[in-house]
Amino acid sequence: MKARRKSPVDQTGIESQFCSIDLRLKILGELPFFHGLSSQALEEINRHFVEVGYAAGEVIYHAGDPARRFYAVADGKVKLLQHALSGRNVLLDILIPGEFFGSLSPRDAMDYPDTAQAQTPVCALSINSAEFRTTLDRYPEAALIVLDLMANRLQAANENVFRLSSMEAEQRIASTLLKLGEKLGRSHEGGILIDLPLSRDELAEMTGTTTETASRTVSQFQAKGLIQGGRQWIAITDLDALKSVAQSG
Amino acid sequence: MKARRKSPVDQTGIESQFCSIDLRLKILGELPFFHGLSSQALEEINRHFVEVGYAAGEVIYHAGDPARRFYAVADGKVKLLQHALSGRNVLLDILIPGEFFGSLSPRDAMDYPDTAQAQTPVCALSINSAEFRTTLDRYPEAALIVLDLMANRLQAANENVFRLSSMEAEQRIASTLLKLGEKLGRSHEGGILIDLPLSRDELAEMTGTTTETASRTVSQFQAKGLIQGGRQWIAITDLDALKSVAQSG
DNA sequence: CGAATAATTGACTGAGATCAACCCCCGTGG
DNA sequence: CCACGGGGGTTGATCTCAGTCAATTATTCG
Repeated sequence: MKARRKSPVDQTGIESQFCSIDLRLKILGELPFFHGLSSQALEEINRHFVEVGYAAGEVIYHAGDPARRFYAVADGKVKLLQHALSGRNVLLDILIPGEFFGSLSPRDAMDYPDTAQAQTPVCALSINSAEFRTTLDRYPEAALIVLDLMANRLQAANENVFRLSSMEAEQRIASTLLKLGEKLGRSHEGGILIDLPLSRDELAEMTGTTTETASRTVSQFQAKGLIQGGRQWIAITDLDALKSVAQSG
Repeated sequence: MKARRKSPVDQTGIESQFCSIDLRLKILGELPFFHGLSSQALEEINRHFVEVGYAAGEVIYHAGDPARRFYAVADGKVKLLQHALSGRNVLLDILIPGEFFGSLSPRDAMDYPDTAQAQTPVCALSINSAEFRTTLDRYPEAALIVLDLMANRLQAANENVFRLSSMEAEQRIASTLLKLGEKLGRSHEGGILIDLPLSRDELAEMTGTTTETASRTVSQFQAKGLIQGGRQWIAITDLDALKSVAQSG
C-alpha cells in the first residue's frame, strides 16, 4: 500500500495555554451571541468573564460536578462525553471556537450531565452561570442567538440518535465522518481533511462501535479509496462515494 | 399466565378535535414560557396564535416540509419521529402539554428535520415562526424560558445517545421505560402506569430495537414481575428492580 | 362474528463485540 | 544514532446478542 505520512493535522497549540489579555475583547465580540454588541456593552460583559486555558487532554469539568459555570470556546477543540460504568465512553460532541458548553441555568443544585475535555490545547472564556443569565437578561438579542445555537445542537443530537437507531456500523461511521468533514473540514491535497487529532478509538466512541470495528471500517474505506488516514487523522478523498455508503451501503 | 385486562390508559380524547375558544387565554397563560405575563400581553400574543386540532395518528407536519410554524401542545401527546429510507422509524420524543415543537427560526428556507404526529387526540396552539420570534423579542423573559426548555431537551437527547451507544437492548428498554415513567407516569393500582397508548412497536422505535425484541423483553420483564402490560400499555410494578436491570443487567 | 391490528413465540442467521496477538510509528534517553 | 518502550492501529478467530423470517395467538372494532 501507499506510505502513510505524518498527520497533516496542525498539532501546534497555543504556546502558553492562556489567552492573551489584549485579545479578550475581540474574542468576546466575535462570539456569535455577542456579535454586534456595542463596545461599551462588551467592556461591561468582559468584566464578568475570566479566561482559562487547558492543555490537550485536560479535563475541564467532570460529569457529576456541581454545574456552576458557563464556557465559550475561544480557541481549540473541546469534546463533550459521558462515561458508562462499563468503562466505555460516549463522545457526544466536539466543540469548535464560538460554541459554548457548561451550564446556563442560574439555579444551583444541578450537576453537569457530561464531561468536558480539551481535545487540543484550549482557550476558553468562562463565567458564573447566574451571571451569564443576568447578561442574557440585559442583552435579549444575545439570548435569542444562544437559543438558535441550542436548537442546532438539539437537531444534531437527534441526528445522532437517528444514526444510532437506524444504521449499521459501517453507515454510522461513514455518516459521522461526513458530519465531521462538514464541521471540521479543511481542504488538503484535493481531499477534505478532518482538522482535528482523531483516534480510531474516539471515532468508535462517536459511533457506538468498538475500536476494532472502527479500525476495520476505516481500513476498508481506505482500500476503496473513499478516505485516507493514519495515526490520529482522517481525510475524505471521495465525498460522493462516502455519501453513498452512508446512505445505504 | 394472568388474565390481561383492557388498557388502563385513558383513551377518551377531547370530543371535538378543536380547543374551545374560551380556554385559549388560559392555555396560553399556562404555557411555561408565557407564564406570568400580564393579561394585556397575553391578549396581544393571543391574536397571533391559532388553535389546531388533530385526531390520534394524524400527521401535523412531515419531515422535509418547509418549516414555517411553531407549535405548543395544549392537550394530548405529540410524537416526534424520523423515517429511515429502510422504512424503519425512529421515535425521538413524546411531547406533553406545555412542550413545544416545530420551527422557531424566523428564516424561511429551512425544512422540518422531523415529523410531528398526534399520538392521542391533540389540541395545539400554532403561530408563524417569524411572528413567534417577534414575540420572544418583545418578551425576553419568555425567550429565556424557551432556552431552558431547549436545554432540557438537548440533555434528554444526549441521554438517548448515551443509551443507544453504551447499553444492550434489554437495558435500553428498561431505561426507556423508567424515563417514560418519570415523564408520563400516573399512579395506578400500586404501580406506575405509563399514561399513553404505547405499542411494542413504538417502544422498539424509541430504543433502537425491533418489535420482536421489544416484545420478548417486555414479556421477560413481566415474567420477573418488574412490569405489567398489555396491548398498548405498560405499567411499572417494581421500580427498584427495573432500575437495577437498567443499570447493568 | 369476522376482519384487522397488535403481540407473542420459535428457529435461524449474521453483524459486530470480544479476546488475543502483533505491528508500526514516534519520541526519548543512553 | 540506535535501542527501547508505549500508545495507537491492525488483523484474525470465536462467540453471542439481537435482527430476520415465519407462523400463531390475542384483542379490539365494525
